[in-house]
Amino acid sequence: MAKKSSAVLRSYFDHTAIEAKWREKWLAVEIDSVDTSATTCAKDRERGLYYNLMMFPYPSAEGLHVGNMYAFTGADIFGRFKRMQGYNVFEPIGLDGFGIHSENYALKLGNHPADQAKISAQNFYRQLASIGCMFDWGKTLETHDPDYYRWTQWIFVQMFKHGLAYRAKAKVNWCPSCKTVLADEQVIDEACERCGNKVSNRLLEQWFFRITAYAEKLLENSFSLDWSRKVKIAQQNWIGKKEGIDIKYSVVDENGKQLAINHQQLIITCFTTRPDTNFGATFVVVAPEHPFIASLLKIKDQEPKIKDKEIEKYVEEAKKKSKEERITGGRKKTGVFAGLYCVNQLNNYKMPIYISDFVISEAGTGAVVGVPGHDKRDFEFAQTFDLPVIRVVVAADGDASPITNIDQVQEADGNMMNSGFLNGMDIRQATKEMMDYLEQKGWGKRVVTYHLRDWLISRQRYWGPPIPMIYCENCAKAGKSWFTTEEVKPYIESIGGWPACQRLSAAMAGRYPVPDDQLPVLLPYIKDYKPSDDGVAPLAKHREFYETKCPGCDGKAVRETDVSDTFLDSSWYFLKYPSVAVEKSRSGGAFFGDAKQAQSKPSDNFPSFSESSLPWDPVITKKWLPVHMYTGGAEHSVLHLMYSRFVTMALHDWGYVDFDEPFTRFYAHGLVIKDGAKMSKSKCNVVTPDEYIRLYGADSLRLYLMFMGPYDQGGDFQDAAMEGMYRWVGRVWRMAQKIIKQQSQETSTTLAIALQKVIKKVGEDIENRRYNTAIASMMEFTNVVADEEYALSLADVKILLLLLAPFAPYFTEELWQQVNKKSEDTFTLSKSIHIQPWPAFDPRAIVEQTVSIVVQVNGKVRDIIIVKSQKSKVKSEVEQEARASVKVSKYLTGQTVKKVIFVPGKIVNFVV
RNA sequence: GGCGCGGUGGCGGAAUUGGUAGACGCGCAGGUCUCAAAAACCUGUGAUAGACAACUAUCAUGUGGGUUCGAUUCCCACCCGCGCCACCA
Repeated sequence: MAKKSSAVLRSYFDHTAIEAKWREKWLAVEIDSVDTSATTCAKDRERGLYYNLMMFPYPSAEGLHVGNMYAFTGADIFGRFKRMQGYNVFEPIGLDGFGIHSENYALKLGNHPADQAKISAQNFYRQLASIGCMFDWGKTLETHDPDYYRWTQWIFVQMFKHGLAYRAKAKVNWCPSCKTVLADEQVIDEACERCGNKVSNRLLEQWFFRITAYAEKLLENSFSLDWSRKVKIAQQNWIGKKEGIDIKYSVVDENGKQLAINHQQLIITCFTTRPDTNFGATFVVVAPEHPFIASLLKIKDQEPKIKDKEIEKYVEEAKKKSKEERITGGRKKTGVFAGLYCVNQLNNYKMPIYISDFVISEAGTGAVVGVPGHDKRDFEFAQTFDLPVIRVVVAADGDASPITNIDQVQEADGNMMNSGFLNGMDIRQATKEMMDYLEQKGWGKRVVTYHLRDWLISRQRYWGPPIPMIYCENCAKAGKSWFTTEEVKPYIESIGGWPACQRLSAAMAGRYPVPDDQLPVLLPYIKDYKPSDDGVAPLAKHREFYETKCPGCDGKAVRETDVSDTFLDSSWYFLKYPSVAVEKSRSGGAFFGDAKQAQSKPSDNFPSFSESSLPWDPVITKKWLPVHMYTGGAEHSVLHLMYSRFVTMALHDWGYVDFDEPFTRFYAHGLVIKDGAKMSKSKCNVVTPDEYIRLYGADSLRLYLMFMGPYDQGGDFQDAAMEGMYRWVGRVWRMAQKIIKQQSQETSTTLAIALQKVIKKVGEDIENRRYNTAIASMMEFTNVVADEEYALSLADVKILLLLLAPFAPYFTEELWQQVNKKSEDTFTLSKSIHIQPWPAFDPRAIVEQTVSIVVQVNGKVRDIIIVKSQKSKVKSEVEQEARASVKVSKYLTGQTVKKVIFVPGKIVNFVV
């Protein structure tokens, strides 16, 4: 923490007063509020629209930390720059108030989450107002506001109606110490984020969103997105498209007898991306969860080799093991022989079938064919169970010897051997040939698989939007559901026709969405909101909440008592911002006023379109979306950013929006660390902006954060360096004061050139988010100003202030008014520095009279000569002057110059 | 293990269609001002060596090679750090 007393004593100007003053004045003239419903901004000239969005914070701590401020400042500088360039920039902010993070924080404090939400909102908004961003305070939103989550629930209902929401049994993360279910994002290295205890699995029936239906489109679109490269790659990897083949193997017993149940031949299907190695297959392994095991146990009486007790024991133990134990439990291969075999029809090899937990039921078909010569895991397994290893690929090194240790396992490129018709081919060609062959024979079928899984939406927690579904037992028994009602008709086509509808109805028997006119399902204010050790959601203990009428038969029915995942809340908030009604915030007072009632009913003055069928105004949405620029952390690559894309695509396919990608551009900022280490509470090195803002002002802190390093790489927060930035801000202040006092009208030639250069540099750097070098170039300029005895005109000081304004909005405004001798009492919008046009630079003014040319001998710098700029382009002139240099000539005398390399205006190099 | 990012002074970092390595800032040292300090301002500051006065040479961008008149930048091999994902077949 900044504790240096010197900083407290020293003060260049009263930043606290200045910042407070301008916050108030800007608010009074509504400088940052955008009338999203107007075609153009009413305030001044016609301008292009620019939706400059940043990821809203989730209030899960005392307040913002400096990392949040870093993110917001970098995005805000860009927005302010765009506004000065003439765009009508909309820069909203809100709170991602629902969710487990906020709930856990409330639990830690012992406060009710709804009460804590009000306290957090107030503090977060106070901080957000202080950091000098051009937030439109008329359009804030909070995800825990019923006006908002009404529509989160509506999206859930839409997912259900379109067949994209379904229920299934799934494993969830369970922390035995906190006695609560955890979201995946709360599990760090298989341990609970809060207490560090190892997480186990529980099998629960859950709601899922069928995001996998969009896997291909999510992948396909990703290639053309103007996003940070690493985020796109992370998404592509997460989607994990793989093209392979499902190979069917007949199951036989020891004697080669084909096995069947109810005259149905017993078959195991294995997925592989490497069918080329199939001649080297020596065993088959199925996951402990694989349905084959049930079949196996059914025929155990006919087949004495099936040791059912042993198998049951292994399966039971494997299922009990947590993911953690399965992976890191020595990573030793365990398993049990099933007593049966699969026939590899390529060579009629009888491959023994094993059951092992190294095979994951969710991956591929949950069964793999073991090729120990060319897969390390398979090799380990083969060693453990003493299974034969066959080499079928020989690498570039030509080693065709038997594979006897793990280092010899050949997974990389090579050529086929011991593989019949594939011999001699490289593995790529062999893969293709083998796939063709297997398909032709009818033994296999090419398939595409994805790593992406369906999105688990349910949370057995309190602080979220109740999932807006109703279950009716009577309807379920009668085979009725929402899909058997008249209401389904408009949706039939998008579901996939009547047969698909019937399937859905059977799977969702008794399920009805809460009718739209009954939304929101309000989250009741209950006392026993704590998660319980039985894994049952807190709402499930509240009869008055869950007892309801069935929308289908009017009989008794129950509500869903789980709430939805936080990421659903944030998957559509950007669609809402431009349509947030102005009246709402004026009455609510987004900051300095009271935080809104978290559990209030929808307000009466909610705009008219909200009573219609959409969460947003379609006209406004068409105008402002998709988001032009989105800034946020790369840690959301495969979470929020993927979910938002999915929800937007679904909304597009349902006809609610006319675009299928939410964010035209996405920029991933870096991470702020402190003194070389990641900020964390345990290390006690979390930097809170408040104290720094108090000591140095928001301007200095903004500048310092941006100066630490490239915006996409983050930086190391150092208190001492922060002080250095504060000193510079003081220098700029005094420089301006001095020039105002002098009323200078003249700028020196040197400074005039330097000014043009800095205009060019800062403009280009902001465009490329190179804020650190933009600031450095302004520092350089002020150094030159001092060297030139402040020979800078008032007009040129104003240009410097304009360049600095996006970085340091408060004190540049103050100085702007002083330079313009404007009385503050008559401050109007048009007088603000922040809506002045960005300064243009004059390329001709940069051309200098003389140029310095580097003179090298054999590539080593020997001298720097000053040449008139016209001459600097002419080889003979420069060469002549270079030879004249004493420093150079002493390296040339007695040598023969073989070659002279000349780069016009830059360098001349003598090769001797 | 896979994917991605990075490695430059005491520190944060500049500089890449190959062309003065170390901009800018911090820190440090010396000075001005002062009774003194703080603040502010000025000067110096990669390493080594030569009387190291500001002149000069050599070495320096993780390591080892290569291409080139010239490499932090391009190519090959390797080492280390960070982030994400991971028994995904």
